[in-house]
Amino acid sequence: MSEGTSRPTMHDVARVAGVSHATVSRVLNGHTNVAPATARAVADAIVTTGYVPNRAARSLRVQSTDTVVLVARENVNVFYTEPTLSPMASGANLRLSEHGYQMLLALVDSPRSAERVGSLIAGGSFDAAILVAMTNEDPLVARLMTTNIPLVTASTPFPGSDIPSADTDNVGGARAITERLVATGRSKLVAIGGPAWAPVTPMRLEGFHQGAKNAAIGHTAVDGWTMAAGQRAMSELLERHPDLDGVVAASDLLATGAMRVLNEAGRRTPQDVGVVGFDDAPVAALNDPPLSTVRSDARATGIALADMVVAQIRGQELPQRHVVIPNDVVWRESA
Amino acid sequence: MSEGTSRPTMHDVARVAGVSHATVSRVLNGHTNVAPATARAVADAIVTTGYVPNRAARSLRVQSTDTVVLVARENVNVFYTEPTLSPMASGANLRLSEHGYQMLLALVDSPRSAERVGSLIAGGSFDAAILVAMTNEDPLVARLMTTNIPLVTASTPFPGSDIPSADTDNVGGARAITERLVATGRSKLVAIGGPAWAPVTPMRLEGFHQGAKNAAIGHTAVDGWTMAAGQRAMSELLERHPDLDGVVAASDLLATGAMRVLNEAGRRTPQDVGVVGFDDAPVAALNDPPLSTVRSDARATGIALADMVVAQIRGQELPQRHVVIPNDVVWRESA
DNA sequence: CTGAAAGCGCTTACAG
DNA sequence: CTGAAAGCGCTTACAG
Repeated sequence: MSEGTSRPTMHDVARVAGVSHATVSRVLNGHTNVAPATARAVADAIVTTGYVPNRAARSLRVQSTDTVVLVARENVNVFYTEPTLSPMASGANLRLSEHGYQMLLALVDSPRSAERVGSLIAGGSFDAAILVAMTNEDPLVARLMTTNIPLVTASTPFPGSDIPSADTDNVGGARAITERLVATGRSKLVAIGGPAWAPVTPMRLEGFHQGAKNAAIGHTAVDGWTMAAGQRAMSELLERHPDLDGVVAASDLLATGAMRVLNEAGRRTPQDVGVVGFDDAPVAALNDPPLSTVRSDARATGIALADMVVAQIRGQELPQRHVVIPNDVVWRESA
Repeated sequence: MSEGTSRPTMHDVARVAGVSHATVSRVLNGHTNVAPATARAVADAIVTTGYVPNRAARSLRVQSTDTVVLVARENVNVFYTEPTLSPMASGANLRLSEHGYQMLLALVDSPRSAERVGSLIAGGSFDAAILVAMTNEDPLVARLMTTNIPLVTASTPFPGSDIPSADTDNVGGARAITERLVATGRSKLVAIGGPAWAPVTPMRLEGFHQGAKNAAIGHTAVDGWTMAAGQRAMSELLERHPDLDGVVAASDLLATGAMRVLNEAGRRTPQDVGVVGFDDAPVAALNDPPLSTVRSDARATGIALADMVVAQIRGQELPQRHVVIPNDVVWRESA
């Protein structure tokens, strides 16, 4: 069929069907006012030529791509250290698909790729962008805000910016699980916060303090969402507060690291120290003992983000500019 | 600056700089034969207008997008149940970026999205596609093979197809770790293979048999890369072969499930039964006891895939059409 | 060194 | 119901 080289265009289809290319375009786009016989001839010609519409040409003409990009800062194991990213992407992909859009995930791993992704977005390669796991002061976010393509974010990258957002209830979730920990009789609680650059860090810490009240005896930050960071934080906290009896970690992997250190230090979980995490990542249930945590419904967050972004593309008013997704405490054996 | 609506085009820049839009295009594309003063005027005009080139227009003209798509079949926790996907994407992204391409990840979660992704690719939205975690008989792969955009795959989706590929040494890795298990004195080995639809399944099983020889007493397949599947498989195997003393699982998560069941059945690891996995996923080291496994360098695989796809885009001859990435046995405490 | 012109492959008023 | 024409925003020979 093909010459091994250039693909067939609308003109080729038109020639085979014996009509003008405008007519081919009409049947392709499902216009009603086309004679049935003509439509059939065109459909046949499309099959015999193996024609597929050129996306760039269509985009240039209609000024849209039917595509939404999800942008995330990446490191080698993003999807492991940021356990919410995978279900969030999955949820967004699902809902976007239902609305007729294809989601494309862009991983930003260097200033150069930030530059490239920024040019793609600003250059109209996507109809909208969902921003995830970005830092508080990401230059890419700043650049995108100067453009007028629809933006939406998981959490709030720029405090005070008006980018619509959806996020799990960080404050409420941290408060609820901390209260539960207090209710089990723990009275000397420490918190392992997330990295300072993560927008959720202050929120989860705030929830911790709301729930712990006087039982809070200290907290520390980490430099990343890794188990090693959780281990370092726990060692430090243990040294500063040898009498602690409860740990509230800002993520399950941090909590896992904390339990390791506690165990090596001879403190049993949950007998001597109660430990709780956040996210209900797959690793939570695998822990020994299984980790009590906050089940944040990242998939629901992804779905909400997709709905918000689609509404913006369509120029609709958003019912809420900042959606908070409720979550539940999952109480297992670690506390 | 902007009217809140349409973005500036090359003509706007040209007007501000007092030149023709052809000249703007020349400085934008770094052509040498442009007068320094002209170049400066254009650069200034670009800044003051906030101009960003329209990607669709450029793509239509130059017939390329500087973009490569990585396509993966998805389920809610792909990145957890397929632990190689994340580092593989990371490696591909890194190398593609060095070559000047942006990687975009497309998650296929339904026939509809397969259709959509197929149309995007066939419609020229990307310069090439990397196929990952596809089943042996994916209709999307079949469709893409009829197109002539460069394709590359992690593992071989169509046995006998000539899509270039890169993959970890599945046979060799499984053989090596099985031999090691035998060397520790185990003589009644069973294997938990992967899902039947996964291309790696027969390879890892083959390696198991090569390494186990007469020590192989049975094996079973699973229906997915999940811990639950590993648990079911282990229960079945334990019933059929109560005297087994070694388990070779096709992935770390399957091995984790197997250890759970063994533990519940009163068989200690490694004292009574030695267990080994594959991939060296993050979960491997977290296990209790830490899991012996094969460290498959998924990042290196991603880098190789990127190199191969770029070579094809450039029309270069591939040094090898099927690259095998070596891996190492990581011996920990589970066997 | 620079401009006018053609054309990449589509869609969509505008006539008829 | 259908065709001829314009134009989306670029790049690149072709002249000069």
